[in-house]
Amino acid sequence: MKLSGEASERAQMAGYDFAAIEKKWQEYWEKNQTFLQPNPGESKFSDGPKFYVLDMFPYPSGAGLHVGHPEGYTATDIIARYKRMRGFNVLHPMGYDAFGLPAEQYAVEHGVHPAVTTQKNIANIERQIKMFGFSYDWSRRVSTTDPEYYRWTQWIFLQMFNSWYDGQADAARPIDELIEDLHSGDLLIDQAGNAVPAKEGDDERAGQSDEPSELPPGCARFDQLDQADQKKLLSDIVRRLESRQLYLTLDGRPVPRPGDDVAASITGMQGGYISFSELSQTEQKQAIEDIKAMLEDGQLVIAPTGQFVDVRSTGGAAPTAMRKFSDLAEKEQRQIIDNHRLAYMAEVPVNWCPKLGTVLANEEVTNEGRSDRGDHPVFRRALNQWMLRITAYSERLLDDLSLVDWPEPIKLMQRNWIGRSEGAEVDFRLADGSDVIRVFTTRPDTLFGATYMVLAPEHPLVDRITTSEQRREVVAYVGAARNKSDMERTADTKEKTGVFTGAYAINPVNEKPIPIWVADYVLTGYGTGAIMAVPAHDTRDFEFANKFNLPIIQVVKPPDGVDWRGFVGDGIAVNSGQFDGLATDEFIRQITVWLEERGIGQGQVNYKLRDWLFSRQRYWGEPFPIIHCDKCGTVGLPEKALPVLLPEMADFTPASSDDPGAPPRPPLGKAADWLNTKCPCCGGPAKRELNTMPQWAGSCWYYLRYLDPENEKCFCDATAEEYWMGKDGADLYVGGAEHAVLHLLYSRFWHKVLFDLGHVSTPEPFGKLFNQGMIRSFAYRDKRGVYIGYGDIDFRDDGAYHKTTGEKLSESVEKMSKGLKNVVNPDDIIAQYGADTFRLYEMFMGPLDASKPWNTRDISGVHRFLQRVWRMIVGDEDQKPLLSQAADPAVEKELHKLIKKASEDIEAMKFNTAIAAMMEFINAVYRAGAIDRGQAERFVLVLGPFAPHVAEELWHVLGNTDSLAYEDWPRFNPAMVAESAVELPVQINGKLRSRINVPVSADQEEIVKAALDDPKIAAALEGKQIVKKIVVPGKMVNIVVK
RNA sequence: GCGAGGGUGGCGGAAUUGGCAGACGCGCCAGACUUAGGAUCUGGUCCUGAAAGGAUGGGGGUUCGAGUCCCCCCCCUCGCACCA
Repeated sequence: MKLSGEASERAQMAGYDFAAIEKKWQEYWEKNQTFLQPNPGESKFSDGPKFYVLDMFPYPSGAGLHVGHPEGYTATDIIARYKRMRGFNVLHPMGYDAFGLPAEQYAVEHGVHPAVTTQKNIANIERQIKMFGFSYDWSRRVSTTDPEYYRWTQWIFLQMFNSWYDGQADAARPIDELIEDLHSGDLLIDQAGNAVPAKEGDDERAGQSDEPSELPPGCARFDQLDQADQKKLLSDIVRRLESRQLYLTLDGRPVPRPGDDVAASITGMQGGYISFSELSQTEQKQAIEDIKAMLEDGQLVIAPTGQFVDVRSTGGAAPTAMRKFSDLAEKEQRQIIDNHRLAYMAEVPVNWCPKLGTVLANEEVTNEGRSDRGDHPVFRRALNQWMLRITAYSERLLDDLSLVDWPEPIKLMQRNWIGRSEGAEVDFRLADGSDVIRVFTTRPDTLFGATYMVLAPEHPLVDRITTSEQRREVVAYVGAARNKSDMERTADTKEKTGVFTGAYAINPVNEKPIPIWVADYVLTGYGTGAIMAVPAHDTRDFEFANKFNLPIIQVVKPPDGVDWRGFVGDGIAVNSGQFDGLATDEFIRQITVWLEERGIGQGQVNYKLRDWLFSRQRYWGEPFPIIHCDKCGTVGLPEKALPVLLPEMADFTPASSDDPGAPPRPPLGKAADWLNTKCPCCGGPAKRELNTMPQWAGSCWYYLRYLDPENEKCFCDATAEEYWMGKDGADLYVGGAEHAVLHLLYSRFWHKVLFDLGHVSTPEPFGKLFNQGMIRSFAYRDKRGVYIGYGDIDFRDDGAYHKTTGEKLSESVEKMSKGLKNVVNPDDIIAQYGADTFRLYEMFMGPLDASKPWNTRDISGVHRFLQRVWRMIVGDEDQKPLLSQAADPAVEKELHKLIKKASEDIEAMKFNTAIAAMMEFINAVYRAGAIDRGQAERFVLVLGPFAPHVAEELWHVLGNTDSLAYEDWPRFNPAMVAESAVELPVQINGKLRSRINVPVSADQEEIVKAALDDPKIAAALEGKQIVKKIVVPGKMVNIVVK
């Protein structure tokens, strides 16, 4: 056997020295910039198809990587390396999502600046990532905490601040265009403060003040009251304004307002409300004067309950009064515009954690209603916060799921999260005629079965309609509900609670009075915060009615044999007047029209999705590019003022408190030099926004910055964006399913905003998504249930035993966590076996999308495989290489089969079976005892994406001088793969009896003849009658006998 | 409770459209080479058995033929959780 000089020299050396090989090739790749991928237009760029393969952005935690992270990274790296060999330009970047609460909390606790901690963590995680030999283009690395990165995060925020959602165009548009349309009169302002297209006849109405209409039945005019009652009423109104039971509309009318943002946005009111307490003292005085005037001129009248009633909103008819924008005061104009922005401020109920001094996202709050970090109590509280109008995109976020190739469960989770439901809104008059209750229902066909109504405890009508006899009970119930967190309210889901208000409403389909209750099983945030209860056909209403002895009337006839009580499915209408006999879906169609004709209801679509609470009272996040000016209001900074840098601070600790009512004091408030600035509009003194953005912000668009990370003029150059994003966005996005909803939904939302505004060219960011499964590991417990670390365990024959006590331990598969003492550190594994073995093991464990247990004991299998590969080509002290001059035809055939299988499996992300095929090939070579150089080279190329270091080394041993990274992927010859003869199983009545060898070309008759001639078959058929002969070509023969 | 996914040897897992169940690896057994073997190479390894049989969570069905399709039940994982 003859080998090249280098190879024979190596053949003398000891075995597979992975540590040296891996160090050598990682240095080679870095020095030669092997994986630098130029952009179109750059000098070294060569034309070709593109492939953008993306990993989910890691958060550089202090704990570093665990063995779960590199699973996805290895998969994408195999794909990236494979696609390069297939001639693609491959974009394969990595970066860090480095803002966020953990780094800041650590920094606070240890007295180090979060930037320092973050830097250290990034250095560590990057060291770890580089150990695996991934082929990232490190020149594209980004970090969200880098001012040159967050400058563009701020820029995108400004894009949202400076645009609004145009329902007509069904797209975001620049806010300037809204202002233009408002000034020109193409858009008018409706009563809720929404900009709506002007229609025929609006012009006459617009700008007119409403004539005080006739007194509603039972009501009195203000001037009919005596002075004492007048005074009492006025002070009562003021009290309710101050306690936020009442708000002011933009034109100064006092209105009750549903408890939060959602009700407002869902019922079509875009938050056009002013909280009385936010007005200055003079403004408050003026507001009270205005209300007094409205009372005096009869716009507000007095209902029998003693409450005031706005005659304009009585009767439930949709308000039609339109106003011209140009008629409004400047302040009101500004408010209307601000309330249309995609990024807007609103007072919303939030998770407030006084100990951490910040609001928290729902996912940062545990099921027990405590903070994820630090386990501090969290309270529900209304605060004025930045919001992003993701709800405007509900329908598109839903529809465009059809454009992407994502796992069906992820799409389903997104659909559920958006939570679209179709139904109708129906108005129920109060029995005293003083107002209406609007409800949302998906089953308007069950209206005849509505025997009572329920208001959420926060519903604004509760206070107004409660009778004096019931007041004490209702006040107590509402108070108790308010003090409970959402968690507590839903925790005891078994028992329904509620109280009767004493008031009645009229069921509009049959004019029957039905009682109105208050109960916390009705949520403020969904629909209108009020329901019609149909106990016969709704499980919750059924439970409630049973508990409180409310009437239950059947209106749907279920299929035969099914009890109608509590039947929630579709059926045939009964007890429903003229609608009797209709099937559910037809009934819904007809009654919706019926309701619309009478002006008491209309078809309506509801979403569970809420607008995105976008501010945090923390230091370690992106500052908002926003200035607050007394004169000009909330002002977005001009682009040239970006980035707004985080101020250097000695004390970035947020104000911590045990008092849930204490005002939020964001840490940025302590940076006096920084927060006082000049208004970019008027040049007067102004203050900066003190909140920072939440952690999700930076990760919403990082995949775009990778495309052009150094660009100083733009978040991303259009040419680069168009080339890399192509038609469908990123070609492959791999990450854990824990980001199924939030990250992926938020990114899609930002992307769509950028798309609407013309900054990106695809409607969706991630064309294909793949979720890797979770890697868990074995955890061991002793009798007491105490977890025992691997170091204290003696593993022998039949189980795990405690090293010192000798006690047998129980084994279970768990998520890796410190507490369970089952964390496996990749550094240790790599030190012992090398990165190539690690990569191979993670891919060999099972299907990429399955969750599977880590078992260090199993690693030796793949490690042995690499040693066999090494010895096959290089040999070691004990064994000569199998490399020979003569090609073995059997090996050649196996090689073609391997190339075919590996190619198909990589494309399908079935890496475990691709590796199994490589093992089979090596086993075949050892059996044959020889492999020639050409065969060895092709094998090494196939191995390359999986175990790149050893593959590169062997590539060199075989006499090549360049990296194999851009070598052509080997091809297979289909003729070589095809077998000339096949062994077919022969069954009798489906039971395997024998096997026959036939040529592939054999036809059915020949196959049957061969089967019948087989001695075992012939014997088995003796005395039987053949009924049927079944031949599946290439698969099997089955003979059916009697 | 609702929705989704899954249950195959001692273990991780293979198995186009229904077509030889258990590829590949771990572990285990045997042999070879060895001063040695926790190295390496080769062979064996679902269960029971003499043969015949029996096996893919349990039960039923469709089919010449079912891990795969249909119905019922049990268990596990994930998501949502009073969403009207």
